[in-house]
Amino acid sequence: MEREIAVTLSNGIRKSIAKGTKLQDLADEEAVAAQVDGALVDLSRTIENEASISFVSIHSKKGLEILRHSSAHVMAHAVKELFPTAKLTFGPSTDTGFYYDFDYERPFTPKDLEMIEKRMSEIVKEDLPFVRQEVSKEEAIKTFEALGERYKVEHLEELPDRVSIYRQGTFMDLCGGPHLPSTGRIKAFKLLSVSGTYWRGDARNQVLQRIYGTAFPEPQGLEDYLHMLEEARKRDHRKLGRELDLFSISEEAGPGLIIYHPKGAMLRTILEDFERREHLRRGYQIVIGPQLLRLDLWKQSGHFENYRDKMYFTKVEDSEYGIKPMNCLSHMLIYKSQIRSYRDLPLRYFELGTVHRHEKSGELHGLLRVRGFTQDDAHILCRPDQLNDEICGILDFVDDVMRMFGFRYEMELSTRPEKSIGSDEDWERATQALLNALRGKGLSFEINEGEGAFYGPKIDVKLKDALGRSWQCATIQADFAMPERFDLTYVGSDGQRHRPVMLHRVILGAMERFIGVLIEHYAGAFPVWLAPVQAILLTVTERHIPYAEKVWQELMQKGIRVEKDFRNEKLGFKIREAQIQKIPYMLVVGDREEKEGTLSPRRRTGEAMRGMKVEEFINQIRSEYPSL
RNA sequence: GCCCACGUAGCUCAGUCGGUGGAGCACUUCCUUGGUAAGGAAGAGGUCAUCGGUUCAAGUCCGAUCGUGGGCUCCA
Repeated sequence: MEREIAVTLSNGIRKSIAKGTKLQDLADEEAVAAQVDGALVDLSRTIENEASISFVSIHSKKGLEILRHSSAHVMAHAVKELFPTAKLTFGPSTDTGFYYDFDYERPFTPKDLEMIEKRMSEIVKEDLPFVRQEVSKEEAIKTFEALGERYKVEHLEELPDRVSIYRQGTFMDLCGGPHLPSTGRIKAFKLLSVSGTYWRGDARNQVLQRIYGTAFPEPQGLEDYLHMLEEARKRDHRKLGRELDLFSISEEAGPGLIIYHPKGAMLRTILEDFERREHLRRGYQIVIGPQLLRLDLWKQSGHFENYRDKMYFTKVEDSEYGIKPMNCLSHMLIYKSQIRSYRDLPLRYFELGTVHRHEKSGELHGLLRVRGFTQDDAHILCRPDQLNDEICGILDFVDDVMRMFGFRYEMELSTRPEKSIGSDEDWERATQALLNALRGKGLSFEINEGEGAFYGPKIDVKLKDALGRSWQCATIQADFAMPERFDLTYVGSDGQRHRPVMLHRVILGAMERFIGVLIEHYAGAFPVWLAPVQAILLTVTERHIPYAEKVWQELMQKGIRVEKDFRNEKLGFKIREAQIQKIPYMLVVGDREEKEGTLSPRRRTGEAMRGMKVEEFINQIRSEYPSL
């Protein structure tokens, strides 16, 4: 007999409905799934008991995940039909789309992708319902064994006794769900690429073929995403780095090693000058350590034990040395060079420290992942009671700098990894210190279990560039272990020796990576204060060269980074070239300017300005410098 | 490091069935002296990544090595 039950909807309204009502019948058009008493379920579920219900919109983060996960199922469906011997493994959604890994005898080709995509469209058009079925584990194992899906069977062995299977048409997959009501809800999707991967991500396992795709609730979303990819390709720092003549990576010199050309070196110098100034303003002291330190020291620090794979070693007159992968050692030696009083602390040592790490060849990527890089590194040695203030100071520093470059950012707290040094108690204290600072400042963050450095937990700052992609740059690491290992002490007000705490931190991170991110963020059109070339002088004809030469000298003497293009070419041609070089100001010099003693600036935005005196132009440029 | 793809002039890219390698841009010279995104002409430029193999003959087919790209894994 039918019975009424009371449910609470997400808008707080209580409603009386018939027992056994399908969620589908309560949902609006945008809903793709529901949360019933917090549990995510399909819309095909019925309601049997009093519950609080909210619907998951296809436009929400969760809804988008469901759409994409269902798209992965549709892709697997198409693949199984076209390539019946392919074996299913996993197919989750990702931040930007979805993928599915298959075990197949050969890699999929772009042509295969086209075919799969076409078949997917048909499956979508057929509007097949996703049907959920709960079965016992034994039954599921039998089913998938019969289909020869050995990866599914392997996975099943780790699952609880009741599992769910989803079907659409003839396709079935082991899956927790939930899924869209039907395949027809997939309005826009595209397959993007294929690549190799391994069963369970382990290189010792079977090689799998991964197909990547993406899906959106509306065609416009897909179009925007593809447009973003195209934009990202145009902004690729490797492409712009060559076009703007900033840097190169030479096969002869070695992979992962950056060669800065004059403009790239200028850009880096500007950033480094900025960094020195800002650190001095904040009570840091600049220090410089050597590239090579004796192996014994790396053994003492634990680097040899925990970081050896990434280090380079060399021998000098029978002594073993390690090339530094981090800057902390010499900073600790500086600390140890005298007896420290509690009154001396905190000590903040800053170094633009160049380090070398052996990154695996497949991990290298332009400026973003290299083998030799320079960190804006600092080590702060302080008393335990100063720790919170110091961490907060760094968080403020990060915020100031990121704001200035126009980056938004997110934070993550990483905790103790398996391979690590130090006592449990110290790890607890260090982690707590970072947590307290984050909470004290009311900052939001996520937690990454087991992702910390080997000597301490860390706060990582992931900045988001103009295209919404995130990059790890700044990091703050609390370390009780190194001071212990090196027996760092200070004399307290009680006359006793005490152990200081060490903070490792970087703000921009690595200059190489940060410059790579900057190039993409600004699409190569750097703001005036950062632009390696701020202005270029363009003569209208050859007879203006003597005057232009005088102006050039003056601008250069006044510290403007100015180039000249006095070639025998038409003005339009020179403007075009300067434009492509993304130089902020083009300074036109012809009869008029010569007579008036001026120059006529044109911004790279296309805006032409009236004749200006040199002084006036310099003030114009200076007015565009940011203040911090 | 692993999987797959790729490597032709400084750059972007053609090069068919194995039969003595091309274009555009850039560069050099000449003509042109032109006011806000490409004036014209001529010239020069290559160990087809490297090494080896198959073949009468290899940019082209095969193998190895190096490098690059997309992923995996890892990270500043």
